[in-house]
Amino acid sequence: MSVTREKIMELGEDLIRTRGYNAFSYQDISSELGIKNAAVHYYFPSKESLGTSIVKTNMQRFEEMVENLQSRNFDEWSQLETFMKIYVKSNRELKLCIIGSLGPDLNTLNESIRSELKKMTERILQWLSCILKNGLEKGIFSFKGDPKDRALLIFSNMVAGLQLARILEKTDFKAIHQAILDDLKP
Amino acid sequence: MSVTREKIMELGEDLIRTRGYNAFSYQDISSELGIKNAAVHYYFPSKESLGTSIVKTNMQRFEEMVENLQSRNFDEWSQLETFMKIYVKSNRELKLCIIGSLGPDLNTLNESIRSELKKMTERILQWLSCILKNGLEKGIFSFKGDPKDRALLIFSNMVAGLQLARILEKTDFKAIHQAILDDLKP
DNA sequence: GTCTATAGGGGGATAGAC
DNA sequence: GTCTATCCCCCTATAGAC
Repeated sequence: MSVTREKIMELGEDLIRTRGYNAFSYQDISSELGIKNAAVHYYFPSKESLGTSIVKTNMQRFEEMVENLQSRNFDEWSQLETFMKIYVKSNRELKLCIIGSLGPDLNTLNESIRSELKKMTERILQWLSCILKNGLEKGIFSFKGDPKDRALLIFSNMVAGLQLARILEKTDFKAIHQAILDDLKP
Repeated sequence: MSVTREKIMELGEDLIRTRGYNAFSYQDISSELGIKNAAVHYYFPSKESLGTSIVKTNMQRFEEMVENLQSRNFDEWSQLETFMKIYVKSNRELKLCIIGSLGPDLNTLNESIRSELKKMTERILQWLSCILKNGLEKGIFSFKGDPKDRALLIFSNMVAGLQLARILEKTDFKAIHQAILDDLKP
């Protein structure tokens, strides 16, 4: 795998998460990397192909995290905390998550990006539901209602938590982070 | 106040909430209204001025709702439900809220839009905290932790709830809506 | 108020040389 | 792989006529 290709994807992801999909250009990437616009097109013929690759890579990273957590036999608390740490880090870096960045642009995205975005969102919610369900059955967690609904609530806290913290110019994501955990305590 | 001006603002708001700030143009508005690009510039010299006016109007609508609720002496449950109905309606129309639409574009917005967006976000959270605090003291609501943190959690549920429902192609905002209310029940 | 016309810039993308 | 050069389109914005 080419180093330039990886740098383009990394930079593209940063730009999406800080400025938004429709606000960044191939020029932003090429000038930052000290190459020309055409060189970026060599690796990613279209912006759509770049966007799709970025979302796919994000989903792969998520799957790797999940596998890692399972192989180490982490309990549900630790699994949830590990996942939430990703968002704490994003908040520190003043970046949104991919889903919260691309979601508002949904109606302007090509079908391939849309489809990957939906797949990733479903996958995260499915995993989160599962963690919550298992934790509830073991008595590790306590909450009202269906695990699926709870997963949606918690995930929306993380997604919009990053957006609101950035608007408010606060790194008070810890308030959300801590409140979610406190709510789940038996 | 000019009718054309009002139509421009209405259409601009729709475009922001369905396609995003950086994805709509004066042409989108002028062609829809059957006028020319230059006519839109007559009312709003710059896109920044249009965006700022739209956010200000949104905040005014919110203030009117708050005053209306207070003058009718609605209890905290009814006040919260009225507020949440705005989001249920947005979800039905497949639109995001202004804050969830503009938030991800924050770093590309001019200072005047940014400042209005921050003001509006702070105002909503302040109002929501107040409702929650009063409801808690009266025993109408029940929740753990600080009312301010709870307001941030609930508001982020609404903001990202709209985004996620649209990605998932579901109108399952009702799950979030109901779960929030159930959580607050004593 | 709305128009025509246009300035001036940036965007995504491609052909073909090296 | 990376370059130069270029196409063609859309964007925001303005001048000046009606």
